[in-house]
Amino acid sequence: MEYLQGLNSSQRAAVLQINGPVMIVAGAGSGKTRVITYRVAHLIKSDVDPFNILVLTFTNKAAKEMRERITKVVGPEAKNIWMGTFHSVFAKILRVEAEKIGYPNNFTIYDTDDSKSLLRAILKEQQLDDKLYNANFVYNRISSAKNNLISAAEYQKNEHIQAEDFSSGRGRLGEIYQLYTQRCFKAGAMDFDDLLFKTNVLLKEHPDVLYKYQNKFKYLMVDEYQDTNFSQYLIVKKLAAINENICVVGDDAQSIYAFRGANIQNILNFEKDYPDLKVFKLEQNYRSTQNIVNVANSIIANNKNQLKKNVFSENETGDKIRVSRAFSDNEEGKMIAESIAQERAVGGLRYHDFAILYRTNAQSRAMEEALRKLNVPYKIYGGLSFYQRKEIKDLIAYFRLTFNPNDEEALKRVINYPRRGIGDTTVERVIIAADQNNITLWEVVTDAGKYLDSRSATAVSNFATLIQSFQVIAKNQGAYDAALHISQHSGLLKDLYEDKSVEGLSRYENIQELLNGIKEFAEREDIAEKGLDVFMQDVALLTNDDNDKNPDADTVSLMTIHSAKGLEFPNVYVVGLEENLFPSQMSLNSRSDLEEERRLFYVAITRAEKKLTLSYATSRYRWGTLTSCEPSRFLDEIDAKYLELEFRPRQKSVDKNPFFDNERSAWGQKQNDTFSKPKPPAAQKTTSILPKAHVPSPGFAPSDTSGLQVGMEVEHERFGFGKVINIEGSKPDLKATIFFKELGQKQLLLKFAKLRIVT
DNA sequence: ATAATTACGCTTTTT
DNA sequence: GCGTAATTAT
Repeated sequence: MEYLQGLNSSQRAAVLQINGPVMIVAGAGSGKTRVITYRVAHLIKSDVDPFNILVLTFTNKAAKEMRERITKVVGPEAKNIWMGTFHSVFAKILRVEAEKIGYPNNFTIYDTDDSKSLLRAILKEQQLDDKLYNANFVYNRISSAKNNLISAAEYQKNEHIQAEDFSSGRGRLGEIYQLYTQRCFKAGAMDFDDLLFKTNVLLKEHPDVLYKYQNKFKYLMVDEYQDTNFSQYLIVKKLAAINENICVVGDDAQSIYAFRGANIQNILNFEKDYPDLKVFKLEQNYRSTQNIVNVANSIIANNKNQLKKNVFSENETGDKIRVSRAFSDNEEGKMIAESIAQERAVGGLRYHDFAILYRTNAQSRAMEEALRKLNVPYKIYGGLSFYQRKEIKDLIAYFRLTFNPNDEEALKRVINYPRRGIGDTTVERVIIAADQNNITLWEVVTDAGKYLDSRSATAVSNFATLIQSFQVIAKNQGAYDAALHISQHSGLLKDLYEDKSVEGLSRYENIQELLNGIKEFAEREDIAEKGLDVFMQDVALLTNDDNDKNPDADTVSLMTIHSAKGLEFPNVYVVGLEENLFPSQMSLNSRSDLEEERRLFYVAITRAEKKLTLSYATSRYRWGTLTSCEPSRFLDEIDAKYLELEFRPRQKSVDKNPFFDNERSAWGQKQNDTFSKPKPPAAQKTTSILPKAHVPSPGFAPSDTSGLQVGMEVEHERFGFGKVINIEGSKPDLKATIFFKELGQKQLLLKFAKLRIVT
């Protein structure tokens, strides 16, 4: 039981309470993962069979990490725990039970792109206005219906929903939902939401199946419970109904996925479902300095709807939170890139210790450009995952079609890629023929002569023969050999090989990488069945994180705040703190949306261990046009005593500047201030007329600082005049301590600092 | 049937 | 400003 030693009293109490309903409210940085791993370890040490434990997470990464950590405590028995994402665990169960609800066991999983593409096809067939019936909108509508367990039939019967759709002029949404469901069924496909929806159907319609899994999973744990939707909530509730050994872990303050159907009420109301509930609160933050925790608390206190808790830190007080203002998005990037280079050299940190977090992906570009200019290595997380790349999806579509030829989306994707003379009109005719004869596309394709003119029929038949040959290969050969055969004989590898552009080369390499991945899979010793079909089973559920080429590289991390959840960095920059960006414009209509944005800000702040910088720009390019920005309301919500401003908000000399008025808030100018005076846009890039804390002398130019000596007087572009009081370090990383008249002592890296030697 | 051009649309996104 | 999707021209 030595693993109990490293826990504080509330953590230990939560670990030891293994029976009955338990809720662990885990503040940011409070050692949540430790508690979950040790609790599972403790279950096993208390003679619970690992086969009877189910642990549900939201990401593959979380599941993988947790299993590794549990293995360290309990050894190889950890392999037998059912642990994975909601989607992967229930996909696995559905593979076994699918036939009970009329699906084939080898059903395909449609990813979001497949779903939207199918919807686009349906909307086009129905000749609906693609503005009103936008595929994204329709997808979200259907998705949220499924997440709330509303079937297509119920959707059409529900008066409230119908009234809503009709009033927005989208009265046929229910019908589209129905068609979409039918088409998925016909294709033997489930979308992401179906994996949970159909699990609910299965457990509802087949009490024997429910009973079986209730007895299998005697102990349940759910991580990130604040992010569960109704569909997930009900599955968990049903599975736990007999034994009630359920433990949920979460932090309502970090609920940031409501827009995807997560229902924060699931955690807020958990007690109502289980009157005997034992609640444990983990309130000590081990991650961050007191200043950072205090700022986070002061922010989240503005939210009304939350569980009571008092997160505190006993770490050092730490630096104040730095707030910096830039004049444009590019300037913001430059400031941050310079700051990172500076802090790294001065503080002896690695690039690895820094993260730049933003609200929207579009903000990464300005950051990237600035980092590149200073040769700061960086890595962008999120964005397009490996499995979403076109070439990967193309090859996988061939695999999918091989195992499930009814897969309509896969068929449409590759029937004419690489080009084999089957154009849009032919595909159109195939779809019409399938529809008219109420058969699948594949049935038309395999009997093309009956439905198409002879020239198209030949091309289509050749394609059918090709896929059928793949089916034979896949049945008789191992995963790797089959995959290689398909990539060669489909013509895909050749097509990519012939593309000698940079992108073409990287696409070819990506295919090689996928094939390598399949080879690795086929060589694994812990799996008995190694066919390509087995590899394919959860490929749709895989994401980026298993594919990080060198996770140990020393790079600055760039990501959205959403993808930063669960991570931590010594030095964090949260950028773009502007109204309409963060909080997002879309969130300003409702209190609950705004509260979610605030929780997002809370998540951002609590990623930082030692040093936190918040920044905003007074103008930025959005959708290609320059717009001016106001500082975020969230900045006003922070008690000023925790802050250190990297600019002087109100200053007599600056106030005389005609570009300013005296009505400004402490945060800088109100809208249009920067542009109230007509001036050429190009002028934005020069430094002299911009409102800075220090206005450099006319003709300011950085001097060669190689001969800089202690005692010299210098002028800095931004910090003003100062005196060199120390120089240390060796050649390229020479750093000078300078006492600035206005700002006090600062350490600057000479290779970056723009200094003019005055005397 | 394919290449070239124009239009659009755009917050976040664990699966 | 940029990538994708739908149209239009060859």
